[in-house]
Amino acid sequence: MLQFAILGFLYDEALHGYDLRKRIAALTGHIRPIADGTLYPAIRKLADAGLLSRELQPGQVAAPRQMLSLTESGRADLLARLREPDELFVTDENRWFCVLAFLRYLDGDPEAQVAVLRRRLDFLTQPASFFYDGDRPLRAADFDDPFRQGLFTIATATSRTELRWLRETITALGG
Amino acid sequence: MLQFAILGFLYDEALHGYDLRKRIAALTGHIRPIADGTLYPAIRKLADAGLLSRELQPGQVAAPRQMLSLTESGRADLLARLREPDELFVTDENRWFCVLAFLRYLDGDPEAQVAVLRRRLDFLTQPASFFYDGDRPLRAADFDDPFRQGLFTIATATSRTELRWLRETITALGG
DNA sequence: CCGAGATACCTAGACTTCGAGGTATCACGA
DNA sequence: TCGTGATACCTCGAAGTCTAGGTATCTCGG
Repeated sequence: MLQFAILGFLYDEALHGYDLRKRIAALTGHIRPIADGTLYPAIRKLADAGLLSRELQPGQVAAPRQMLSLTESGRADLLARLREPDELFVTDENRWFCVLAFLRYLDGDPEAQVAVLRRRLDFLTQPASFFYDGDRPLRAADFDDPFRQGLFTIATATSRTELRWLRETITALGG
Repeated sequence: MLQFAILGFLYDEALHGYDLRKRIAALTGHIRPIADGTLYPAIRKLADAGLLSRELQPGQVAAPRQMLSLTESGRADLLARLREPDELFVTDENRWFCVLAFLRYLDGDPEAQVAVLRRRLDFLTQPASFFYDGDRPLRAADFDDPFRQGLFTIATATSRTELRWLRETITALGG
């Protein structure tokens, strides 16, 4: 998953690890920044496999960096993964859905249920940069290719549906 | 995640491992059955922690089973997790979205792009038992509590949005 | 010039899950 | 009665990620 994302982000441009980390964090609306201890070993692994090359640069802004760029085989690997993403259809680990599946067991305590829904609402309404370009709300048309447009459309629709349901349900439960 | 799901499924009724496996598989439309080598160690761990008890039964259908039931502390643990699901808000690993984010890089080969979308379409349109009770399509009203109703509503809306987008885009790309 | 903060990279141990194997029980048909 | 298939549980090694630490560089304000 992470290695796939790293290859994807490097396809267009060379980046160093810290930038890559910011890209990945921005993708998820800065909600789930990947940990250093996860990212750098993944980079090293890709480098060891010959999929990307590292070039040490003297520090311009701060500490010296390693510019990362895809090798030819890294490029080929990404394209191959895009062509045959069999395993990528499967995993969709949505822990919040797991909470919803069992939240009825707090039935003696509707206030606790409402509190959980309210925290979810707060979480979803904090500005997620996936939906914004700075302060400007994004639209599907802001993306150049139909695939990111679809991604945006699906994510937006899901978010809207959940927000509407959350607000209705919080009201219905007397919150 | 898995341990959470196990506790949730056992809250209402005692089950043995094999049934639990089927419940979890059914939840995901039999698309992602949990592996034995994942499930049984998780059960053992919960048992060691005193959250569930195991009672050996002689084999009625086949091999002898261990009936699993929540202990009082298992019950308390689930309710506590439901009350404070902080970490549960975060992880949402959607590998398919990762594919969509980068699928534009197959731009020299629209047929390969369409093939990927078509496989996704096949995957989404195979009967997922999460949306069906046997052959009968489920509705939100089939669930007793608002939380599973919401889960169903959100999942359905997401699925519908994606299906519409997939069909439109496959057509637009000349597939 | 000195400390704080941002930048940049790294290690180590733990946890969860996966996959590929193994063993044993029972029912049922050929 | 003998195999096959479904049921039921288990072990082990590999892989990916997380958390919690650590080190070093550079800028900038006081």
